Amino acid sequence: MDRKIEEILKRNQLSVTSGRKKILELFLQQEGALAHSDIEKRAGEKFDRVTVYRTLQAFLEKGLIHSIPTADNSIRYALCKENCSGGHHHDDHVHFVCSACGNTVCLEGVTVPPIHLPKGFTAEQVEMLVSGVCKSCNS
Amino acid sequence: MDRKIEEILKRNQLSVTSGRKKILELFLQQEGALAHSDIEKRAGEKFDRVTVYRTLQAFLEKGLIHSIPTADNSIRYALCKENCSGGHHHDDHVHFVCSACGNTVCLEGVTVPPIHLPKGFTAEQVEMLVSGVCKSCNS
DNA sequence: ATACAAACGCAACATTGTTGCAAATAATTT
DNA sequence: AAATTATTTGCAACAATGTTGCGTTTGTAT
Ligand SMILES: [Mn+2]
Ligand SMILES: [Mn+2]
Ligand SMILES: [Zn+2]
Ligand SMILES: [Zn+2]
Repeated sequence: MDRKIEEILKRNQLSVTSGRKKILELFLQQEGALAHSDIEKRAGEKFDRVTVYRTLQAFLEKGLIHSIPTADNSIRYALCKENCSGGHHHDDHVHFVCSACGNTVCLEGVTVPPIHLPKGFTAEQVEMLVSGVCKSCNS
Repeated sequence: MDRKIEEILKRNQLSVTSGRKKILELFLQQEGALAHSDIEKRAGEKFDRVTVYRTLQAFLEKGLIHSIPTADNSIRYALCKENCSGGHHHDDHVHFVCSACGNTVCLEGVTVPPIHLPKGFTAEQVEMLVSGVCKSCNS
């Protein structure tokens, strides 16, 4: 596990430090997305808030994670499963926020449908965010 | 104009005050969505920050405006064109953020396509956010 | 005009995000 | 392995954003 984490960091040209290892570990353990505040809490008092910000920033830039816009003004982050590197993300999947448990998950299997824009508009990126009740809360 | 504004407020069971009139006026003048900070700036020094928060809250609850999630952690608000009342919003249209001018607009004509979720998930609301270059920035 | 209810401004506070810099740590070279 | 170099970290100080309680002001209804 520790080996795997170091390997991921190196593959993404990130020097391996204890902070980055810890945060990456949280993402690997976690099914679903994490907000900045989640990470701060779960990482314990061990790391400075600023370090968390900078680590997420670095992970984002290297394409290790992607951000998920939410309606409550708190961006969530999730590991990129696909080959997103160098800031070029191509995870065109739908994101789901459960109103019961609050979890946010990537629905890797559900791709964002093509959208037809009015004349004059050109699309660069499309985000689709579905809210509702998740699988485990429904059963 | 002033008459129209008062009429809208009354129709939504909101007592008409100078703050609410001013903020509603901003929304009516503005083509596109406004963030909290936009409103604070454009309303001048006349109104307290707290009042802006509470006014937006009230407008939201009455279904006068709806919120638009963005990727940069700053919710934007736009007038509801359709009949959204009592918090029941049914504006199933796509939102567009221009990466050139920064404007966010409601594409009233473009409806969010139906989405097929995995077994066990039930959808309550679907948000679709497209970023790219808008009409006026493209010409 | 009066009485009642609602909204406002202010203050005080909590949370969230940003920046510069010196010390600590990691990577690279000798 | 030790020294050099590059990067990351924690701290401090700050800015921006959001929340709450409360007395005063303003709007609404009688
Ligand atoms: Mn995702
Ligand atoms: Mn809209
Ligand atoms: Zn759930
Ligand atoms: Zn534009």
